Amino acid sequence: MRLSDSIESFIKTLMNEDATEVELKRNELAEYFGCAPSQINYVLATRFSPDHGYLTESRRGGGGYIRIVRVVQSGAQRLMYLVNERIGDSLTEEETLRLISQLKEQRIVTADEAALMAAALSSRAMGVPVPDSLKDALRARMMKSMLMSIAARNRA
Amino acid sequence: MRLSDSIESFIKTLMNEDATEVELKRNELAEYFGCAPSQINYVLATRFSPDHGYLTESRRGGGGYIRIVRVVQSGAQRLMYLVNERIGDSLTEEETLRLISQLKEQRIVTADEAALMAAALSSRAMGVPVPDSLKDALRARMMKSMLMSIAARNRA
DNA sequence: CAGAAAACTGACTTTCTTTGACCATTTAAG
DNA sequence: CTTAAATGGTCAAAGAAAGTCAGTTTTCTG
Repeated sequence: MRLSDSIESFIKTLMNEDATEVELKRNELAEYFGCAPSQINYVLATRFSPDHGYLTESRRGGGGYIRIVRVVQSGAQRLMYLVNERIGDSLTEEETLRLISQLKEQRIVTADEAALMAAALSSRAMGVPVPDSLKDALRARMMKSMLMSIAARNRA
Repeated sequence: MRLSDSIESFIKTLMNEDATEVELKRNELAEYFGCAPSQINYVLATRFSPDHGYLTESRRGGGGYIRIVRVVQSGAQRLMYLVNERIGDSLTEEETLRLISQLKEQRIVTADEAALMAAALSSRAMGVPVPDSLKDALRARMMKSMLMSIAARNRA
């Protein structure tokens, strides 16, 4: 297993159940995992970003710390944010898959729905001679369309 | 025997019996068979494509992997195959909607899934300057891709 | 056998991870 | 107040896989 994955799950374990917040010392954690301290920042950036539903604060100097807060947000809120702000008028395949997997992880969509969306928007499915820029525009539109459909279902 | 065939059966052996999923390292496998790593991609593309009933995911970088998932065949899925035959390489919006509603009526897909598919493929979602013929080709591909995903649903 | 299709390879690309050197901020001592 | 110590942050570069694609070789087929 990758170091980053280990650190990620370690942090998530610390935060599990009720706690929505965890505080840690970058250097201690790095020492514990025997890695460069900056590795911790990498994990934060790639697994605990706002897109992943987390916020982080920190302080330097003596008694410094890193605090990670899991943002609780209703599914509908999250979906609306994605539709109205996050997704503009272009989405690459990578972005699309990342977003979908985040929605799944946050249990806003089911695994089946996630798979369905990914299937629709994968470049394999779109393997038709259209320039990438148009594919990205199409993806953005379809993604929003599907997310709104899901939002509507949740309300029902 | 051809190399590709050997690799194919090797992978299928790994996946035999109960396992519907196998994870491997491209470079290791290539080394084992004494071939170029890209040969593995060739085998995946020609023998483990969605058309063949498999889905693949992968990650690059340290600790990278390739995962192959076999889509389990069951009653509803055989229907999917029929449907796949019927959908050629072009689908108008009307045909699409008709198909979706048939699938829903036959309870092959849920209402939610039907809505999701319709949302993805509606002309509104696809309202991007692409000629209709291409849109229809895209629809066909995406529809098949989504149906494939639904067929894969409920896998262990 | 000739042409087409399939198999194969290698060079190049892209993505993800890990590290280290250097920078910035905060607190504690002098 | 000044300076040193203690933290955390940034960024670029190296390393570790996997992906792509054009071109070559092999195999099939009429």
